[in-house]
Amino acid sequence: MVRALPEQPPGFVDAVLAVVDDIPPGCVATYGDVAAMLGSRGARAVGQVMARYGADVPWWRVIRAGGRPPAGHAERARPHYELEGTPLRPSADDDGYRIDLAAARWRP
DNA sequence: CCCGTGACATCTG
DNA sequence: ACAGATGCCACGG
Repeated sequence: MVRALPEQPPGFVDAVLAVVDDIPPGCVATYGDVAAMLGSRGARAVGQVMARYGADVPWWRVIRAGGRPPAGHAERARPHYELEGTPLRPSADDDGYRIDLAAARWRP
């Protein structure tokens, strides 16, 4: 399909929320990856959207580079990964665990 | 229109 | 491997 022109230029916020909502269970994507899907490199901008509007989307499926969970939310995201069967890996970090990006990274 | 902010990424020493 | 510094992007005031 040719969507040469978006019917309605969606705000960056809506675009990010749409991508995150598209991530299937058991998979994850990094902030940089999400930004890249939108054609931008604003990984921080994605984090801003998540912090403000990520309450209604599977925010735990969006992680940082290196397979680390969102800063300050590792404890909250952990049960979600175990529930969805996301491949985790032990870590000596304060988070206590790390996500196996090689196996869980979402590939469209 | 300019500045500060933020659930980041990447490079260098 | 670790810590610090710099770059990037979008949004609100």
